[in-house]
Amino acid sequence: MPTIKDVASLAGVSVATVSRVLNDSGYVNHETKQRVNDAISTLNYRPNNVARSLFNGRSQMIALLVPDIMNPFFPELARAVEDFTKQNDYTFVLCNTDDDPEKEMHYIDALQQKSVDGIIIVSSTITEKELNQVKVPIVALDRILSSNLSSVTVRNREGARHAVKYLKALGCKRIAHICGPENVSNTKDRLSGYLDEVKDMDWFLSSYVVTGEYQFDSAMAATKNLLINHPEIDGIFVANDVMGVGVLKAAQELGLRIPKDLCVIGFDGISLGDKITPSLTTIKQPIYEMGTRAAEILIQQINDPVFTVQREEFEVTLLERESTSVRR
Amino acid sequence: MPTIKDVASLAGVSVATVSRVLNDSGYVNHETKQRVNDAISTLNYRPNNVARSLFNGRSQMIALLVPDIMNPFFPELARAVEDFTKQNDYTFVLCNTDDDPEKEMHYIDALQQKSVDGIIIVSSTITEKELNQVKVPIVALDRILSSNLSSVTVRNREGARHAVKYLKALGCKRIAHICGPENVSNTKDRLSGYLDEVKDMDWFLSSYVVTGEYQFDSAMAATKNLLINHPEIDGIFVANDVMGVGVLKAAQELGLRIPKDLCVIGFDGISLGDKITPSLTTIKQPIYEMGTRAAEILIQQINDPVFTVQREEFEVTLLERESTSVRR
DNA sequence: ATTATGTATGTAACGGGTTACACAAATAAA
DNA sequence: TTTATTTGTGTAACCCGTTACATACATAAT
Repeated sequence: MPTIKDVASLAGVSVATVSRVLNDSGYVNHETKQRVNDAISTLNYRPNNVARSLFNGRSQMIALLVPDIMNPFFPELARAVEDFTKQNDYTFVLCNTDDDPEKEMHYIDALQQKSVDGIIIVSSTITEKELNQVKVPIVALDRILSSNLSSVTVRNREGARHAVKYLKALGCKRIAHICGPENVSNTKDRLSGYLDEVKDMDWFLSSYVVTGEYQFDSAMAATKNLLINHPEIDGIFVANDVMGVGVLKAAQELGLRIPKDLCVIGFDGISLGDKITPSLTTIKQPIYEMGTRAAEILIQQINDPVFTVQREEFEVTLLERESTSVRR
Repeated sequence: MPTIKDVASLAGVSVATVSRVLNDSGYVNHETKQRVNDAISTLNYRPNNVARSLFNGRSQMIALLVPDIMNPFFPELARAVEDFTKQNDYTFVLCNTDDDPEKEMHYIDALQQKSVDGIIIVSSTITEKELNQVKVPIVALDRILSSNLSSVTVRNREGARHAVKYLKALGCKRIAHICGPENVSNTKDRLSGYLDEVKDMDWFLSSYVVTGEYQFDSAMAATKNLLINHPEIDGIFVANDVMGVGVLKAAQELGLRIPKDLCVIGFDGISLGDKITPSLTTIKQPIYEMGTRAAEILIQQINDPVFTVQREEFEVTLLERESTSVRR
C-alpha cells in the first residue's frame, strides 16, 4: 500500500502539500495540485483512514445497534440509516445486541475504541450509568432510554388506542392484547393505549393481556394458551408484527377463520405483513423516515457540539389488510 | 479519554511497561503490574484501538457484505458469522450492498482504509479485477466468485434435483421453476439441477422456467403470470424461500389450494418458512454452520499468511412442511 | 572471578496521516 | 519605496499506541 510519502516523493513535494491537496485546504498552486493528483492516480493511492482517525479522533463511521437482526423491522430500519449515513459520507455498520447488556456494552466499547463518530441505538436494557460511559453522540431510536438523549419514536399509545378502537368498530366484543417484554418502553406505551380503551369495559379481564416477548415463538405459544382458555376472544391487538404473524399462525392451527372468527391487528408495518396469507392489518410506523431522521439528528449532533436534545415523535397510521377485513 | 501516558505517570512507570501489562508481553514485575492495573481501573482506561491499528495494521474487525439485508436468509447468516467472530475477539460489522458493484467497492475501499482484517462476501456482481484490489483475506459465501478464493457453499445442483424428484414422487405432473437472477452462480446451479430432472420429460416446456430475481414481489408477479398461462402446473420448485413465500401468496390469490392443487418447495430453510400458513417445504441449507465455517476459514487465513484456497460445500436436506404434504 | 542468562524497566523510533509554524516569493496597499 | 497581505511550500510536532534496543541488576553457569 502506497503512503502519503510515496505520493510526495513521486510528485516532488512535501507530505504537507499532498495532504493539502487531499483535503482541499490551504494554498496549493494549480500545477502542483495537478502533479500531486497525477501521482495519486499513478500509485492508486488511498489515504489510510486509521492514521486520519488517530490524528483527528474521527472515523467517519456511524453504528446502529439493534436488539434483534432477525426481526425484519430492524433490517428495514437499518436500510434507512444506511442510506442516509452513506449519503453523508459515513461508513455505516450494523451491530446486533440481542438486547443483552453485555453485548451492548461490548459493542459500545469496541466502537468507541475505534473512534466511531456516533451511535444510534435501539435498546431497552442499557442503563443510565452505562450511557454515561459513552463519550460520542447517541440517538435513541424506537425506544426511549433517557431524558437527556435525543430520540426518534412514534406515538405508541395513540397507535394502540387507534388499533383497539378499530377492532371495536369492526364489531369485536372481547379484545385481547399480546404485549412485548415489560422492560421495553414501547411495550408499556402500547399496553397503556390498549388499557385506555378496554379497562372500563365490563368484559375486560386482566388475563386478556399476555406477553409474547416480541418474538414469534413466544407469541404463538401465548396465543394458543390464551385462545384455549378464552374462546370468547374475537379480536387481538398485537404489539408488533412479528408476533402478529405468530398469532395468525396459532389461530390458524386452532382452526379459527381469520378474520371471521378472530380479527388480528399488529404494530410496525413491516413488509412481511403483506407477504403472508391472510395479510396482517397493522399500525404502520414510518420506518424509513424514522431511520432517516435518527441519522439526521445524529449527524447534526456530531457536527454541532452544543447540541440540544431533540425528541421526535412520528405519527402512525392504520394499514387495513386481510386479517381484519373480509377478503374480496 | 485517558491515554497510556496518563496511566504510566499515575503508576509511576514508562509507557512501555504499561503496554507490556496490556499485552501481557515481555517481563513485568508482579507488583508493578499490580500498580499499572490499579491505575488502569482508576482512570477507567481503554487502549485506543485506532492507535493500535495504525501500528500493527490490524483492526480486529471482520466485515460481512451481503446483497440484501431484507432477505431473512442474510440476517440468519450474519448471526452465525457474528457469533463466531465475536468468540474470537473480532468486532463484527455487517454491510449491505444491494448487489450493486459500486456500493460493494465503496464498502471494500472504506473497510480496507480502516484496516479491516478480513471480509466475507456474498456477491454476484464483483469482478475479478475488483477482487485484485482487495489486499485482505476474503472468503466467498453462498456464491462462488473466483477460483482462487476460498468459498463456502452448498450442493445447489443436488439440492435442486432432490426437490424436483420429491415433487415427482408426490405425484406432480407438471413442474415449473422460479429462478433467481441469472448472473448469480447458485441460480445457474439450481436451474441445472431442475433441468437435469425435467428436460427429458415429454411435458417440459422452456416457458416453465421464469425468473423471480430472488425477490418476493418479482416472484409473486412471475408466478401469477405463469399459473395463468399454464394452469396445468401442479408443482413449483422455487430457487429461494423468500420467493417461495411469494409463490404461495400468488397461488392463494388465484384461489389455488396448497398443496392440493399446487405443491411448492423452496430453497434455503429460513425460519420464515415455518411461520407462514401453509408453511413452506424447502431444501434446507445449514445456514448457521455455513456462516460459522466461513468465519472460521477467514480467521485461519488472517492468521496464516500462506493460506491454501479452501472450498467447502455443505449438504442440504429436505424439510417437509405444509406446502407439499397434506396438513394433519 | 568471569561470563552467560533471566528479569525488569526505560528511551525513542515507528506507523501514516494532519496541521501549526516558519519562511520565501509575489502582489497589493500605504 | 516600504510595509502589509496573499500565495505557496516545507519542517517538524502531534495523535496513541507498540516494540526494538539499551541499560541495569540479579542469579546461574563456567
